Amino acid sequence: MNTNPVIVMFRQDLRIQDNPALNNAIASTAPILPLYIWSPFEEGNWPPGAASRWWLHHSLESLNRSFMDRGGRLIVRQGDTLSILREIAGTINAKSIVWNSRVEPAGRNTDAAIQRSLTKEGIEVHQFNGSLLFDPEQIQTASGKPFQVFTPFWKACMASINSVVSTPTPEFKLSHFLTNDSESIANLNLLPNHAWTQGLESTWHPGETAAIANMHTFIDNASDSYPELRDRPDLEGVSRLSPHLHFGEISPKQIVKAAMEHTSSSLFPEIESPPWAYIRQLGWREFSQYLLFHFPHTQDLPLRPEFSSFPWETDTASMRAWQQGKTGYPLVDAGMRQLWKTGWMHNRVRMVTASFLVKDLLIPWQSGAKWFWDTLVDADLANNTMGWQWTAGCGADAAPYFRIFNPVRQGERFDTEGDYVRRWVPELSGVPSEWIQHPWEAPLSVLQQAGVVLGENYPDRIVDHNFARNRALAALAGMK
DNA sequence: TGAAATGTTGGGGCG
DNA sequence: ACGCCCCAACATTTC
Repeated sequence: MNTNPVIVMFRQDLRIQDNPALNNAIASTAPILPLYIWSPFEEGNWPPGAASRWWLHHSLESLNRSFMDRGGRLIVRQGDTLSILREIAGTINAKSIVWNSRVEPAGRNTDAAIQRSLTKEGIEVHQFNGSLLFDPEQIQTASGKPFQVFTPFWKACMASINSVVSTPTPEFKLSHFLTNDSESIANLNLLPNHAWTQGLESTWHPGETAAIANMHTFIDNASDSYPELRDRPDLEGVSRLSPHLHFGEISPKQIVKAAMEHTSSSLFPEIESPPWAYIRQLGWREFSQYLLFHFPHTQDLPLRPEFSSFPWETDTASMRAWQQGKTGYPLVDAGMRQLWKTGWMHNRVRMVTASFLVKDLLIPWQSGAKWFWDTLVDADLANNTMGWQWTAGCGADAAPYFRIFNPVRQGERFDTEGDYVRRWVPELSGVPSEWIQHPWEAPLSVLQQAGVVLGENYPDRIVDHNFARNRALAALAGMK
């Protein structure tokens, strides 16, 4: 029996359950050292943003509690990953290190280099897939190339969806501290020192326990109505599991398993009806991870190279109005303020606000991606990249160049009574539903009654959508 | 996972 | 009874 300890390195897999690297270590029966290394400088252009760091702090606390319950603790360090692994392996005489792999280009390069070095030095390294339903290299077109269109990609995935298995983690103990050389999580300085996080604290519960509870609450209570409600930012129709998924507090395999076991109809409980519409959205997540794996440059550059020559604007005043939710378009402003207050935005509204930045203001999608990166608690390089490139029209399976969201029309369709706007743009809360998505067209008496003075307590529109739409169409058509 | 412009159809009002 | 207009509803095309 091998008594040399094994190091389990955690990154975006901050959970105990269905954790392939951890399961492998448990199965080896060797003593386990759970380790987290904070090394943002190894993330290239995309070190975690402020909202993400806030979440990470609490998620690490949660993971540490899980290990303390099992008689040990999470060892936390910061610095150069390879040096720290070398040092700890030397100290505790570990001959084996395991972790779950990532799709982020910088992370993958770092991991590959670390694996090469450690292997040369006589330390066994194993990487596992802990964050995806399918290995990105296994899904390909008939000609052996990566898919670039969602529907055929997802069809290929669904052909083997029944082979997706989530593996519960057996009970285990950390019998003793192999080393006590750990920093405190607080020392990582992940929390910002201003009051901005109050909204995050009242909205979210990071950590594996909450992730699993939220998953069951959603699947049991809301997944049946998901197809009807998923586009409604004014209602509680979506799972809000994205930050849990990003940090790996729960795996997509666990969600698929729970969804497949869900029996939807109380009238016909014998009929199993998995919530396919919801599982399909996990498919979009899977697709984004797959795309970043196969096209790593898309984190910074358009997948379709002709977009490199697009005549983007650099209007800092417009950018600032967008960030602050002061564009004069109620749905756009509501979304941007929800983002700032809670670190999250409904996906329908992400599309609308992104389309507004890219197509109405002609600001580069990368600028929007950076803002989302810093403010979203679910900031995920693959999801963020795909979403922005999709909206801009320069990505895989992208919106055609002429597809431009009308923020008023979207508001009328998906925030039918204006309740979402009222919640996040309180200065418009007295405006009747008929006018709330386009208050500039409301009769003056209506605005007076609502206490709204455009240009004073709610901004005038920073651009006319009809004008902006035609400008974008001309610019985008001219590019071809 | 769009929206506007344009075309078509059919019912109702009305002279 | 008939023709005409209007317009809502739906379909098609265009950007």
